[in-house]
Amino acid sequence: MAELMKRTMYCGTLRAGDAGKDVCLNGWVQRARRLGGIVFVDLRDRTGLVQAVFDENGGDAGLFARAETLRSEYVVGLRGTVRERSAKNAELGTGDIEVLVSELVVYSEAETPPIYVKDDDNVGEELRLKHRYLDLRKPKMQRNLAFRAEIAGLTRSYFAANGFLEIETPVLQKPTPEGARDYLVPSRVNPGNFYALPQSPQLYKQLLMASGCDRYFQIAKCFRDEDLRADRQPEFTQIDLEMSFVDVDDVIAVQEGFLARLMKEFKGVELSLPLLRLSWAEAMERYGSDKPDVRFGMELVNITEAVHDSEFAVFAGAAASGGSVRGIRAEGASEMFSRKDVDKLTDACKAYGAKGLSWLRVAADGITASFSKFYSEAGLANLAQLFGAQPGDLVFIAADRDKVVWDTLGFLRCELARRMGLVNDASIDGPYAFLWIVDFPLFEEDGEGGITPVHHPFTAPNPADIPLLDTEPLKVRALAYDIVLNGNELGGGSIRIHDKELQRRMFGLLGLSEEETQNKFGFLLDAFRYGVPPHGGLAYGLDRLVMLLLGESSIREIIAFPKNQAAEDPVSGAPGSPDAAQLAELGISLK
RNA sequence: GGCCCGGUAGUUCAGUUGGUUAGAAUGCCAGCCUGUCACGCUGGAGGUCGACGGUUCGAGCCCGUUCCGGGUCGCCA
Repeated sequence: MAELMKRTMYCGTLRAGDAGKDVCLNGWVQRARRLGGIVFVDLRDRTGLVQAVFDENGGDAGLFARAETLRSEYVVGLRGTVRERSAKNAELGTGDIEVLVSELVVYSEAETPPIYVKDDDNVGEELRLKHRYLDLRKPKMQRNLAFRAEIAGLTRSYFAANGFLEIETPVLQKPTPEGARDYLVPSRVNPGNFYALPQSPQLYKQLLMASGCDRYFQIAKCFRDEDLRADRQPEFTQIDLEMSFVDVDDVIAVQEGFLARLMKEFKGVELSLPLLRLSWAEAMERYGSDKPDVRFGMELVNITEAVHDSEFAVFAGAAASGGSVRGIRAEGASEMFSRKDVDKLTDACKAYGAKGLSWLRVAADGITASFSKFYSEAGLANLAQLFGAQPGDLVFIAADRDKVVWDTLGFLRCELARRMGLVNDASIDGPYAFLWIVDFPLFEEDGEGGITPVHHPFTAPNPADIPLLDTEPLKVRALAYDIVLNGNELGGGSIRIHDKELQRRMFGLLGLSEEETQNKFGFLLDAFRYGVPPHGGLAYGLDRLVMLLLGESSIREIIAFPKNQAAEDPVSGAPGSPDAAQLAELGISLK
C-alpha cells in the first residue's frame, strides 16, 4: 500500500503568494493532459483544482513514466514546488500558479467512471444516484453539502444564543396510526410489538415543555412512508423547536430573527421585518393557495355574484350548489397562449378536480370566450371589466366547489407565471418573498362525514372561536401558522393545547374514544396532569429550505444519499430482505 | 392506484414514409506531440436499439403487454 503523503495545503487554496513553497497535495485526478515531454494534471479536492506539472527534463525518468499512466479519478498524493505559470488561466482560482511535481504517490487507481465529475455532465439522475460517490465529487454537489452544513451550523448557533437547548428525542417511538404512514421497526425483545420511526418529534417536544426545558430545538431526522416527490423524501430533516409561555407573536418573532439572520449571512439580503402576514381565508381568496407565491400578482377575482343567474349552466350551477366562480387575468398573455396551449392547460387543471376551464380573450376588435354563445357582446364586456381585462389579456375562469376552484386557479396562477417568465425558480439570487399564513382552520372535512385536524390534534383553537367548537367546528380558527417562501411551505407550527379538558374535548370532536386517546396519547395527557406550561413551536423542512436558497428544484440535490422514486437507495439497494434467522428471531413470518 | 414524459455505444443524443452493414459528439484504448487547461493530430475498440409478443417479405421506427427512471394527482394529521 502506498505510503501517505501528508497534506500541507488544499488544492483550491493555492495562490500566487504561495510561489516558491514546497507543498504536499492530496486529491483526485480531474484530467491528465499528456503533451509528449510534459504532463499536466488537474488535481481536485473539496476546495477546487490546481494544475500539477511533470517535466520529462526534470531528471526523474521513473516519475515521468508514472505520471504518464495517470487517469481520471485516480487518487494521488504529490509533493512539489509552487511556481508562477508561464501561461495563466483566468478561469481558475489557482490559475496563476502550478505545482512542479517532484514526488508522486498513487493511492488508488480508478476504472473509467460511468459519469463525468463535472457540474455540466448532464448525465441521467439514475446513474448519478447509483454512483453517488462520484456525483458528490462535483463542485456543485460539494457546494450544496457545504452550504447545508453551514445552515445547520447557523441554526445551532442562533437557537442556542436565544436560549434554546438542543435535545435529542427518541427515534424508536410508539406507532400512531394517524396521519402519514409509519415506518415500523420490530422489537426482538417484545415479540409482536413494533416501534415506529418518528414522523416528527411532536409529542416528545411537548413533553419537554412539560419537563420544564422552556425552549428546545433539534435538527431532527423524520420519516414518513408516503410516496415521493421532487421535494419529498421518506427520510428528511426538520429544524424542530418548541417554546414555553409564548403566544403566536412570540414564536413568530423568534423565527423572523432566524430567517433574517439566515438571509443576511447566506444571501446578503436584508429582510424587512415584520414579515407579511395573511390569514388563511385571505390567502385562499386572493391566491387560491395556503402557500401563495406573492412575487407576482394575478390575484383571483370572485365573480360568483355576477354570474349566478347566467345562461351558462356551469357558472349558474356552481353558484347554486354553494360553490363559486372565480378567475384570473393573465396580463398581455393572449398572444402567448394558442387555443391548443389553453386546451393543454385545461387538461393540467383536471388533475385538481376541475371538470373544465373557461377562458375569455380580449382583443382590440372584440371579446371572444369559450362560453360566447351564452353571452351577448355587452355581457362579455361586463365580465371582462370585472377582471379589469384590457386588449391582449387572457382570462381563465373556474367554476366548481370552492376547494376545486382554489386548487385549480392556485395551480394555474403559478403555472402561468412560470410560462410568462414572471418567476424564475432556478434563480439563486431571489427575489425572496416570505410571508406567514395564520388563522388556519382548525378542522377540515374528512370526506366521510366527520372532521379531521388540519394540523394535528394538539393545535389550540383560537380562544375567540371556542364557542363554535360544538356548533360549527369547521369555522373554528386555529392558532396555527405556516412560513411560506416563494410559493413553498418552509415550515409550520402552532400554539398547543395545554388544558387537558380542552384536549379531551378535541379528541371527542375528532371521534376518538377515551380508550383510543389513552392508548395513543395517554402519556402526553398524563404529563399534562402534573402541570404543563402554555407552549407552542414550529418545524422547518431543512431540506426544502436549503433547496430554495440554492435555487435547486429537487431536495435530492441537497441530500447526500437520497432515495429514488421507489423509495430505494440506489447506492446500497436498500431496502433488502432480512434473512430467515433474523425474521425467526423477531417472530415475523412473511406471506 | 391514476395521468404525463422518457428508455438507441461507457455517457449525452440523432435516426426521414418501415428498407442493405444503426450514426454523431464526448469518453475509452494505442501512437505522435514540451505550455496545455474541453490540448491537438492519426488510428482503433465499443450496440440484446429496456424486455416479451404481434403486424409485415422486412421493425430502432407500427400495435399490444411489461419492466425501469422521472414529474404529478391521490396520499403526505
